[in-house]
Formats: sequence, structure tokens, C-alpha cells
Amino acid sequence: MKLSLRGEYALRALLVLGLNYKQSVVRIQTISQHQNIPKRFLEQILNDLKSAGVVESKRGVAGGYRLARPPADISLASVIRHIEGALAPVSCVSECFYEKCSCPDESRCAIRSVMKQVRDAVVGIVEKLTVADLCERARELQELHANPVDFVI
Amino acid sequence: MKLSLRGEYALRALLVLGLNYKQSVVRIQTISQHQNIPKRFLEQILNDLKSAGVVESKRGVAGGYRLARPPADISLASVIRHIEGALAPVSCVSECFYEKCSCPDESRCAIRSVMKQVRDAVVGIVEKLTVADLCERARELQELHANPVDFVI
DNA sequence: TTTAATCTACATTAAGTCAATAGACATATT
DNA sequence: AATATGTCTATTGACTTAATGTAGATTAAA
Repeated sequence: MKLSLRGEYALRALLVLGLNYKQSVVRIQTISQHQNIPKRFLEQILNDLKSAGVVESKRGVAGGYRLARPPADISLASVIRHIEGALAPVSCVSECFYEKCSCPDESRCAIRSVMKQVRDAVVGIVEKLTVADLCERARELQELHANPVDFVI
Repeated sequence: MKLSLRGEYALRALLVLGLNYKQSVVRIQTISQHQNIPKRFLEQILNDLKSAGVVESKRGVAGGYRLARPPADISLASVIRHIEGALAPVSCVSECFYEKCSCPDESRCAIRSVMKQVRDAVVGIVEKLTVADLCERARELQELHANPVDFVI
């Protein structure tokens, strides 16, 4: 489940949109600057997320993007699957993107059995987590690292 | 932790070598045929595993490969790391292959925190498992699927 | 109604990776 | 010496990734 930059950018963008949920749309440029993401690349990614029904856009001068659904309804698994494809380390243990592999007998394949275990562990984590959880963690981390500074001041 | 074919072939080859441990060397061609792996590609992979000290080779007419250490001393994590690189989904949470990422503040990055969780889950599995475990599973699966046939006969 | 800021769409590219192949070479057994 | 094996380095072609380019459509506000 190696995440490409594309996938990482997608999650970072969704985090920003999640933190600004209920407020007006957020401009691509704002996200791009705030998260160090190449603007033109981010355009593609957000467009892709739009076609997946994860975000929606408003065009024109005061345009931008916003989440299409409540943050708690957007699982990280669904996002990563849409951007990256299978979560499983090998496709012969993928539920959503199964492909036969070249081993002599899948049902007796010991590697497959191990990979299934890995798959379940990964899926178990990202299937439960949502954009809302991401936002919550971001807020926690913000406080965690901000407080000591407050004491210094 | 998406495994490339190279990594999958490596594990499949090590499984064969593990099952034949203590016996003489196994020829590349034998592994290649038994596991449906292109022979020339397998050469490279085994050579690579040799330079990692995982297997050793014997040249000449009765040549071939064997494990350089007991199967129980070869963790899947070490093999995959050698062939594929980082186990972590993003390199900013990798212990062995750390690289800074482009996010504004790593210490407050919520995505990083999630990815760390995924990393730990994956590493927790493959670090504990060894080639010996792989062999054991293979034998279990063999019996599991062989017995019903015995009854039929 | 013009203007400017935004999203939309499709095409292109440069670099890198993956999987495999090629061919010459080294070595050990017979 | 002959032969079957592993060793090594290079190369290829297909594909993917991460961008960038260019042109266009939409909208709010001046």
C-alpha cells in the first residue's frame, strides 16, 4: 500500500477541506499554498475526487472546492482506493481489485496467506478512519505542539 | 507496501529454498518451473538475495541456490526491505528509509500520524514472520487441501 | 457588459520504474 | 576438454508518475 504523491496530496487536500467544512468553498490556490502542493497537479486530483463524488466544486470568481458529504462519511479507504487502486500488497488478496496471480495454486499459497493478513491489518485501519478523524487528529496535534510554546511565552 | 512482482518472486523462491533446506542446492530452473517465474528474471533476484546474504550459491554443473541461514533467521521484513525498500506507505514514517516530506509541519501532520499506524501494523506482521513460518504455512495448507481428496479416494 | 478570478478539459512531456531479455563470462563436475 | 550451471552488466520496451501547457467555460462583481 505504498501511497503515491497523488494519493498523499489527495488526503492532505481533503484534510484542509474537512477543517473548513460548513464554511464556504476553499480555493485550489489556498490549498496548494497551505500544503505545498503543485497547483496544476492539485487541480487534477480534486477533479478526480469530484468525479468520485467526494468533493464538489463551485466555479467562477468566488469558486473553489468543498466536501460533498460530511467528513465522517468519507473513509480514507474509499479515497485511497479511488486514487491508488488496491489496498492489498498483492492483487490476488484484494477484495475490490482481485486479479489472479501466477503462483501454481492460489488456495495453497503460503505467501498469499501472509499477504491476506497484511491486507486485513491495513484495511482494518483505513476503513475505520474518516476525514473527520483526520481533522480531529490535526486539531489534537495542533494543541499538543502549541501548548509548550504558550508556556514559554 | 505494494509488493512488486520482483518482491513476490523473491518470497516464492525463498519458500521453495526453505522447504528444501538442509538438502542440496536447488537449481534456478527448478524454482522457475515450479513457481512460474521467468528464469532470467529469477536469476537477477536470487543474485540480489545473495548479495544481501540471504542465500548462497554453488556454481557449476551440480550448482544451484540454498538458504545462507536457517529459515527461522530470515524475516520477511528484511527480505522485503532489501528488494522493495521501505515498508511504510509514505517515506516520512519509515524507520529504515526516512525521507522528509513536503507537508508544512511533519510533527503536526495528521496524515503522517495515520500512516504511522499503518506502518506499525504492517511491520508488526512481517517483522515477526520468517521463511520458516512461511514453510510451516505451506505445509498446513498442503494438508488442509489434500485431505478431502484422500477421503474421496 | 466587461473583467478577472476561478474551475474544466485534454494534451504533452520528462523522468523514472518494472519486468524481462541478451549475451558474454566464470566455475565446477564429469 | 566438455558441459551444465551460476554471474554479471547492459539494454529494452512498456508503463506509470508527476508535472506542465494550452485553451476554454463559468461566475461574481465592478
